[in-house]
Amino acid sequence: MTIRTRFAPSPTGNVHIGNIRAAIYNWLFSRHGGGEFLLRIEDTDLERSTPAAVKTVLDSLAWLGLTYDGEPLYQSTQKARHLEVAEMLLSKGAAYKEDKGGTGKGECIIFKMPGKDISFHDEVKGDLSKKAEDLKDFVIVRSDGSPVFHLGNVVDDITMGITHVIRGDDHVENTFKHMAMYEAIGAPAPKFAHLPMIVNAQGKPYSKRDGAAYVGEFQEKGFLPEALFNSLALLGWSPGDDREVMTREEMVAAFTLDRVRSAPSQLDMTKLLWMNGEHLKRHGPDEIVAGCRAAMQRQGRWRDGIDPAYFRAVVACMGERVRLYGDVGEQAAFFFDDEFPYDEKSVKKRLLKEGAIGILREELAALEAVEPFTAAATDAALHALGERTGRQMGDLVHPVRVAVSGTGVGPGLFDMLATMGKERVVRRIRRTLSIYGG
RNA sequence: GACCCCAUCGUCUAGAGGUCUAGGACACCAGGUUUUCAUCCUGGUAACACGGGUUCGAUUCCCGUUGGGGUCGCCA
Repeated sequence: MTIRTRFAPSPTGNVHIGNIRAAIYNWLFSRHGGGEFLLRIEDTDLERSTPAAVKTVLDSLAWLGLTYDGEPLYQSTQKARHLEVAEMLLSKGAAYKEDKGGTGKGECIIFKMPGKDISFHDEVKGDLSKKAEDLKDFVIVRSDGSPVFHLGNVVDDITMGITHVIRGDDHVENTFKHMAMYEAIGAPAPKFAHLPMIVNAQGKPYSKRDGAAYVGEFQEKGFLPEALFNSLALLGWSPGDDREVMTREEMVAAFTLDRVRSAPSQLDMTKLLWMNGEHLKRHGPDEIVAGCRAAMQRQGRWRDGIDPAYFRAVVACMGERVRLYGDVGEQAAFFFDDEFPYDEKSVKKRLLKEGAIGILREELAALEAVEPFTAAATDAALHALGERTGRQMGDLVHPVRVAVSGTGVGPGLFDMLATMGKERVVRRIRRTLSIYGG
């Protein structure tokens, strides 16, 4: 039997990382086994399941490269089938009608638990069982005639021929109900695997207030999809050796359900950032430039006047300091704006220091004479100035750095100067001198 | 509360009775490289929740305790 898994989100406008991790595991598992990965949109809540919400799901899957087979099945189209099964259950005596709780809203259809203990083998948690007295009958069709989650979920999985249901831990209790339904319907039950939750530092389910919790947020921040994919895959699963930074293909090859842990785990942003940097190293300059530009546009920092060649040079100059696409916009904004702000501490430490302004004037003169304005040439010019005046390089480098960037941290000074070009450097040093030169 | 599940460094994990003086990664600390920061290199700190068993021998198996989580809807 070929493996067939599915991802069955209910579109709410956001795709939670716990949810997408389930999708990743389903995808990895089916691809590893040469099977299929299907998509079902559980859009029965018409209020929330707007086209935009559905698009969010589709976009998140596409961004992460979670390709699905065939067309997505929209659960709302299956209502007749669900009700048909409910009627069948009714006629079999496996379900009954009742005005539950005497609401007066009319009768709903309730599934009757078989009155026996139910157990199943979970592919990650092992054998699970529940006593008959702990299992209660439950509604499968509301009094308004609409099918409830349990009914739709089970019927659709049967319709789609799902062989493995890999889902969140919060569904284990449901699985006992679902097992009973498969039996009553007379369909073979799929295998189940329940994934531990992603929790926060307090051990509670990871939510928006713990940081980015939705796929879209990671995308906006400029994370690489393969880095998020890799990190999420490693949250609860490991290949068994010491590999961590892996490609999609490597993960597909190594993925098995028996290597999935059953204990909840925390998402460590710092490690995610590191992971992102590792994956970034595998990208070519063109991709990185494009990614950084897109991030700057999202940040609202991009301006049409920015010269593409200059932008490219800046990204190259930032080099491995870029761990996130958004870093260029946040840490290298001064490259693009001559009116950059000055960091007070750096100014105090480097420019307002005894003699610093005088040094800066000498440096300006020296730099103006450099031609061509390369990193090596500016380096040589300042070295020469240092030797001539008996000053340490540190005393020469820092004032210039602050004068052209406003901050004390950044790429190597000479690379930075060469990237900016003589004209810009001179202009900036003059501006600084006019502000702090007295 | 009832039922179910979980428990190795701060975090993610390896470990499926002796190979464990418990390995790796991130983070952290120290040193080196460097004009700053980052990178990079070297080294270091740091864990089997507790108590009983089983066994010649338990991180590994069993039971209990403690702690944590999940579920108890005409939500999904």
